[in-house]
Amino acid sequence: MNARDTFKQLPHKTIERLSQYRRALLICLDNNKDHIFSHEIAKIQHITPVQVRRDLMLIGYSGTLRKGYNIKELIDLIADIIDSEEGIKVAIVGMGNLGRALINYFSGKRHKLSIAAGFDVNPDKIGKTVNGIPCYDCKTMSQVIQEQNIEIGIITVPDTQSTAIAKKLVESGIKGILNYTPKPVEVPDGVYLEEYDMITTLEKVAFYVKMENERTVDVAVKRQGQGTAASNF
Amino acid sequence: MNARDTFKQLPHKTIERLSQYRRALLICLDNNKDHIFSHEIAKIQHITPVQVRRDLMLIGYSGTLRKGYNIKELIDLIADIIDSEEGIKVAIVGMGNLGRALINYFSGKRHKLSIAAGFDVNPDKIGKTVNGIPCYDCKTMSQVIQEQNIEIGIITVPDTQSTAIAKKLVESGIKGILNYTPKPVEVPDGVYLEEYDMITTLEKVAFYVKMENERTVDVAVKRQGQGTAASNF
DNA sequence: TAGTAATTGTTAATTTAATAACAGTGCAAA
DNA sequence: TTTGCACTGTTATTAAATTAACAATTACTA
Repeated sequence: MNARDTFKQLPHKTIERLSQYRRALLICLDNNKDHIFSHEIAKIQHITPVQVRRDLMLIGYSGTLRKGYNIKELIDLIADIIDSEEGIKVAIVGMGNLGRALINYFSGKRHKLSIAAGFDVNPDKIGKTVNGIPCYDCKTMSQVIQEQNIEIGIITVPDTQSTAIAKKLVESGIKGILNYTPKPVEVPDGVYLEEYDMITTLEKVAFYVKMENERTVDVAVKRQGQGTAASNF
Repeated sequence: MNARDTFKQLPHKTIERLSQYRRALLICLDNNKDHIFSHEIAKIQHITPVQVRRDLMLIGYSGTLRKGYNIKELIDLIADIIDSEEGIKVAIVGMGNLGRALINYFSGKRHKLSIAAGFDVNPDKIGKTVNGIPCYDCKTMSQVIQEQNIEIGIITVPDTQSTAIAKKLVESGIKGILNYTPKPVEVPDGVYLEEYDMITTLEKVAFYVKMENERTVDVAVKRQGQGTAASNF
């Protein structure tokens, strides 16, 4: 089995972390650092140093004892693994606030991943550019995607439209969809789908805040109880 | 152990799914459905029916054989578990595209979770409202958060500011932070932190698209090889 | 009424992910 | 030169999450 096949079997979580390591490493590089220890990376990412070393072991990268990992080398290796050599083009469907936020996030950023087009139905937006990215009419979606060989679509339309947009993206030959609407979409086999729902994330935070609040109250009550009991003596 | 304590020990993933189930269920309710089967929920969420039944088992909800789950009851039970009775207030720090996108996502939505304030440093934004949410000066953050008893902060500022904002939120007494900038922040024990990085998610999609592309090529090469071999006979 | 199909609820098994344990190594200080 | 410390790299263990297996129940059909 060659290196490329090994990478195919990397755990999903490792893939995510590699992307995050790279971002942290690029910042370190900007700060003229040339080596980094596993515990430094770990601190930034809120994980353990062992986790970091294990991930790097999986991709076959070795550091130097007592010196750590060479930042530049590691960045390049991560790029070899997660980036596509030829580059991959991305389209954003829905140039509302979220779509524009994503474009701004990406603009001026490195890597082999570029946002090539935006789509919208609003005539005020069609024909204009956002941060250099042209906005096309949704009606021309298939044509633009095929002509420009765009492989990934990000859905940032109102959730009433998400199903229809996903269908259209698939028909246009898209290979991967990232759906940011709270309504799940369906795709056929062979199209990679990732859904992310901001409301769920916020509700999760709220749940654990609630738990912490109740725990704090419980502890207080318990202390109170103990105190009372103790005062009986 | 009472019911509340049981809920504390629910798997993290189950918490996330409960939030998603609820959203799907609310849509079904709007469509005048009153019961739903585990396989129907599963289909919507791209998971297995067993997973759904297991989650519902964990929260102690029973359906009716051959009739499924009562949608209204289930929605109420999920609300009991994940919502805070008194409600929880949320602040958004950074009223750029992403901050405004989040406000629009939430506005008009149900539940005990409300966005109470936005913050920004831009004088053009301060004093205005977005979808009914007032935007305050970042300088008044601590005061507003304490006065209004806001417990959760969402960070949507440029990533150069994320560290400073997180610090300020913690100092203001916030209990949970949701960081949408690509730069991880630090919080002390007792503050729940959730980080979400859109770039990582997109890079992950790109990775699996790349893998699929390579697989397809491999299969084609293999077929080609087989064909040639066969033609030797 | 007996048989069959569809569905839930639960325990068991498996898979995936994270953590712990520890051997190995090189540098620095005694 | 030796001892101890601070790292890496790897295997072993544990924990979390998912999936499989299957008993139990009900409705429907012949």
